Amino acid sequence: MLSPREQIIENFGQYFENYKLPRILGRVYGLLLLTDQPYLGLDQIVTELKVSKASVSTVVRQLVGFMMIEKVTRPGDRRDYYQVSPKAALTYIQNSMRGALSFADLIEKAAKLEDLTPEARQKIERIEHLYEALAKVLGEFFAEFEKE
Amino acid sequence: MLSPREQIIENFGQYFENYKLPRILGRVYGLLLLTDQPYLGLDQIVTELKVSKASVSTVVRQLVGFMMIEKVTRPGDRRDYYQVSPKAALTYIQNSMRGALSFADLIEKAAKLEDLTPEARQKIERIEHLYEALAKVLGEFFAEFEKE
DNA sequence: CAGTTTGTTCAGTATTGACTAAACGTTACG
DNA sequence: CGTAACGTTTAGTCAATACTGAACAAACTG
Repeated sequence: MLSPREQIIENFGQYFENYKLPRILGRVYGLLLLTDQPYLGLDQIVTELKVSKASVSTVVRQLVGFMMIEKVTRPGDRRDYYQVSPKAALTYIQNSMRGALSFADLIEKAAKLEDLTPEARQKIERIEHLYEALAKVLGEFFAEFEKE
Repeated sequence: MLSPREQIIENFGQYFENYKLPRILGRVYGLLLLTDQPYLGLDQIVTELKVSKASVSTVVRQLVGFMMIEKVTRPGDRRDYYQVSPKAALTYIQNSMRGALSFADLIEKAAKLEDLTPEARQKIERIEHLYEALAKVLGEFFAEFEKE
């Protein structure tokens, strides 16, 4: 039986799995979010999540790449530690929104096709405008939040 | 070599593949978006995309489920036709935003954990507020657009 | 320099799931 | 009825990839 905390960590794993990321990646993120400690070392993550060091090593690199967590080092300590930074969450949301908006690029490319019938063109342009409006709203939202 | 149109259809396939959906699903959506015809039958899709009828059958069902396309039937014609409706695009965007926001549910559940240290709690609540604000902005955006 | 600690890389395994061909069920029509 | 047209379901194949154990590289320690 899983503790509530473990269950939620598991849920984080499942969530990210839906977005084509390794389940362990989500679990590591969840663990770092829920931990009492300011940051965790690789071996702590390994024992806590009962996964291989190899997995944590690769997954942690991805998370840093996505700017969802940060690496923390300490003088006189060779080990690497990891934490979710407050800014990380904002970056993550921005990334996922950017992902959704990248659909707009596709639509735009489609709208540039030459041999479209007027009906098809109209259909596509409506979608184009919808995404433009959404991009505008989201842009304003992030501009607002980044100020803080 | 692919024609520009075929290339874009392929790009739609790749896009949806990133979101853990079958590539053929994206290609069918792209085809329906770019077609000259008002709607296409199953066999037309099969020959156009060079895929099996079985694939198109299952994928089209999913697309209808996601409300990204609509089934069209005609009296005296047993065949099923499919089209992307103008509203479909809005629904699709709403769905993908909902997906992103479902992350907020996880955060919320995490915030409800009892044995959190104040630091951890603060970290989580900041993310919670961020998502609340985002949900609000998106809600207003969709309310605006649905009026039209 | 040996030995230890830390993290990465690599090969192998196992699972998942996209896609297909073929069989099937259903409805129309002569 | 028999046959044809249409769509769904199912069993099977193949490719992608998450995860692991083990070998490895690099950095510190006595």
